Amino acid sequence: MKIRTRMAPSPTGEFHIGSLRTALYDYALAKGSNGDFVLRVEDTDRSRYVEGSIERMIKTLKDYGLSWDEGPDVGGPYAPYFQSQRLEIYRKYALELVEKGKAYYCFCSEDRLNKLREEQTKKGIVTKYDRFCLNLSKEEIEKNLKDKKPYVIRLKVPQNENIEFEDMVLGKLSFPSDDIDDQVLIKSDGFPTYHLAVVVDDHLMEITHVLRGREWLPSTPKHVLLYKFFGWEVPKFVHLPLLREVDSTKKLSKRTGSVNAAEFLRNGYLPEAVLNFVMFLGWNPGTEKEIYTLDEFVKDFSIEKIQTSEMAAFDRQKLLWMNGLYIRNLPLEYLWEKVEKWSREYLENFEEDFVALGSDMDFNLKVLSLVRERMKKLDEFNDLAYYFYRKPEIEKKFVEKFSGNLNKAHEIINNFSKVYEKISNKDWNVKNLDEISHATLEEFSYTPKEAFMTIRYVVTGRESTPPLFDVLA
RNA sequence: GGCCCUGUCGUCUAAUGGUCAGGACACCAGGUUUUCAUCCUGGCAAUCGGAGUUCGAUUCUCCGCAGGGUCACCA
Repeated sequence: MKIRTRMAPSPTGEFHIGSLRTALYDYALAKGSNGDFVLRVEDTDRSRYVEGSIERMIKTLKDYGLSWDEGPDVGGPYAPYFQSQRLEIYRKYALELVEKGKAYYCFCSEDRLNKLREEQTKKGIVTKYDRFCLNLSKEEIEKNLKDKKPYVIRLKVPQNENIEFEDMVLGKLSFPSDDIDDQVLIKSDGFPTYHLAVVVDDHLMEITHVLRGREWLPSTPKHVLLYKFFGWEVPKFVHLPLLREVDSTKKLSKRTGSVNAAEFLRNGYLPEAVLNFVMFLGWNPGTEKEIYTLDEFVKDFSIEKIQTSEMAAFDRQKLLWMNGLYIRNLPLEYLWEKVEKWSREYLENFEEDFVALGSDMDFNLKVLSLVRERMKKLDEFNDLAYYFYRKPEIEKKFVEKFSGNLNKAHEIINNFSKVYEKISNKDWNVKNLDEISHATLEEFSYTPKEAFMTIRYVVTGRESTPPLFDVLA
């Protein structure tokens, strides 16, 4: 059977790096076997809806190089892919459950529910609905409905049963049904809850594998129950380790750094480096290979290799290292495109601030080849390459720093200038500069440090640069 | 608190009923070098505790301990 996976984000804010991870695994699982990857927007919570977040998310996903076969922007045979446009479908299935006696109307007020929960908490017992409305008569229900009393539809969870299912990562799992609440299926605003919508859509859209974070594990029994009541085949569940900070045992948090997938790009990370890093957040090939292109990952990814541990740590230090590695190893022209694209998109004032704007491409590439070894992120180019394009700021104290005093510095600069002036354009290259400079060094008995560091500084305005003669050339 | 899950170097992880328990990041040392960075070589360092099964357990079982997830008309 054809594998179909889906990524089901809700437009409630920014697109989390953990969601990127899930999308990546979904993508790899589907593409690894010629299957389909579906994007479905779970916008059933109107109160948390954030304008524009879907568009931003789609852009981010594309920036990272992921694509999907069906979704809100591309359509597909199971459209619509917005849950808010599928309300009648969920309603129909909820009512089917009511008819089968597997779900029931509930007219309890929020007030009563809160009080109930409070009491249960106080007593230290499991907080769950007390089934006050379970045995309402047909007449009562109809009267309430006629009176337009707000209601929800609840799942009737069977008592004293073990609900069993298999997770492809964790194996066979069993949950006592008595611990499971009579979950609301249809909210009083007519929208479905996640639990109903996800099951109905995954079934209708013929999703074969459900990949999601581990936080969903405790609600999976509810979903299994729904599949059973509808008489549908249960998909394969694949629960992924949660993400956490390295120095914390808690979930990933904004306080330590970005958690927003788009923000990493804005900060100068390469999409392929972030993607590579994210691949290993809960998966490992079991070999020593750790640099992966998307295509290679698609080939090697397998559910068996997903970690069973509770959480995978987000090691920002390692991400930075990996980004630097990509910057050093990417083809030069390609890296240049990345640098320029990044600058155009994220530099505050591109026209004014981008140092290489309008410069000769051969020159740009030469500069990039020199500074790339020092770059860990794309945003560092502008600063590292500054003096190749613009006149640097020079401070007196640094001019004299390496030779001991200003007079000596002037002498060094004059002596070398005279020598350099005699070199023709054709001979102006690293090899000649190296030879001539060292000869000059001996001629005047300068130490390498005092001469070369002084020249380095007055030419670049920096104490640390790529090798001096490369810079001069 | 109930339910469920997890426990390997400082960090992220790999592997196995018998291995010198492997790799990467970080760190340290050395080399290259006029600086910074890169690169190369080397080093450091781990199976939560206690029982049991077994010739042999880090691996399987149980208990303990620790950590995590979740208990909404949010997803």
